[in-house]
Amino acid sequence: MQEKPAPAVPKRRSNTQRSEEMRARLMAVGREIFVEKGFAGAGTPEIVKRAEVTRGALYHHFADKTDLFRAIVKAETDQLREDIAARTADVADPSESLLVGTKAYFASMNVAGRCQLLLVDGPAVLGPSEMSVLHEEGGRSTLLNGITRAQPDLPFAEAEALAVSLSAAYDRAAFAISEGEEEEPYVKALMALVLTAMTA
Amino acid sequence: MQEKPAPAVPKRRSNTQRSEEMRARLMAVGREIFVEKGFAGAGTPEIVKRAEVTRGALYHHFADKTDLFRAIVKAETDQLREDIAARTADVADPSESLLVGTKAYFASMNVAGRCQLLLVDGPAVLGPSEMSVLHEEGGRSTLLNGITRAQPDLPFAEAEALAVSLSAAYDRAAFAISEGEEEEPYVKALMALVLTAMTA
DNA sequence: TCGGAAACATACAGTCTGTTTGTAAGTGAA
DNA sequence: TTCACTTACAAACAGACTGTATGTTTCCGA
Repeated sequence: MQEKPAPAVPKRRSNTQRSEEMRARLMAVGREIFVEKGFAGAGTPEIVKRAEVTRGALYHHFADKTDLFRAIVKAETDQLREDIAARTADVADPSESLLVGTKAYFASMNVAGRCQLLLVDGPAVLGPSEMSVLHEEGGRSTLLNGITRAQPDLPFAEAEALAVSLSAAYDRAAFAISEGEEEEPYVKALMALVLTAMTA
Repeated sequence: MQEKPAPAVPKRRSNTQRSEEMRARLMAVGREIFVEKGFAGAGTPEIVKRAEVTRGALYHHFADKTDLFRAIVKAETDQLREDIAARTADVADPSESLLVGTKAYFASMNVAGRCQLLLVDGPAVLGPSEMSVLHEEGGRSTLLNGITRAQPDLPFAEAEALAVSLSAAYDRAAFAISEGEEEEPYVKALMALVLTAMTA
């Protein structure tokens, strides 16, 4: 017989509380292992083992392994948006805001494992289209907004092409920084490129 | 002794010929199915079934499923390089060469399934670092070369940051085009961005 | 407090991967 | 040509994982 230590969490919980706690736990552990081993290398047996529950719990709260991954990715993109919004909220000057936003993006994407989840595994597992909806790469719509405002005469298709291409540049830069590259050159490079898009 | 009519495929083949034919077949069928269903969704039983051989043949020629995928990706990047080299070979003027190279890149990446293999599944399966070695995104080194030549005073780190970021923009543009987007706006956008990197 | 529903646990069936073992086909020297 | 050896492939096997079906416990509302 195993001795049961008094649980820090009260033994009697409401159903919604139980569910939320379980989901949070599975997502936290899932994130760890997905980052460690990638989506394919992460097995549900290991996930539930480290979370100290059974696969039954997992498949009760998530349709399948992909669904768990999707929830984790969504939480990650939400956090990313929050981080950037918080940092840029009190910046009035537009060009200053652009710089601050760029740095905020790099900083938030620098959270351990985030680049792998959002830029490597995400597109492969969920597909680029769903991923693009969730991730809204590099503030694509923000970029598009700035471009069309700065250059009202630019054909929309070209403005969109610029925004899409630039957003990819942002993502790739964020990835490089998260891999240990110096941030400063990338900030300068991206600012130069964005400035072109806005003025040229 | 009965005389046997020569079969279209000679029944008696040398070992090297047997091997090459088998590898080529497995890679061709593998490419099909990897593109259809992605790396994870493609099972080795289906691959060998469509190739009309057994899994024994597959595992004789390739270490594992990932190794087959790697060989396919490598063939794809080789073809990509060839395509671009062929198209840009007889263009002397540097700025003209840049435009031709850009279009050639988009054209070659537009081959069915190539973007998925090189930009979506490749990084997830082989990892971004190995993939970066194989793919050499968007002619990264070519870009870096052009930038450092055009702006000798630019700090190297910044030139590299520009090249890396721009190469990502190229890839993302190629992907958009392969998904049916108009090519022209992307050509214009990329040329504008590259020009910035060269002159700004 | 009691019947039902939600939250979980356990057991099972099917598929896939990589390895091992067995067989046929090619090769090179005598 | 033959015979030992190697290469190319086939068939069978073991382990792991995924998703589902079924059983048990915990909560909740009447």
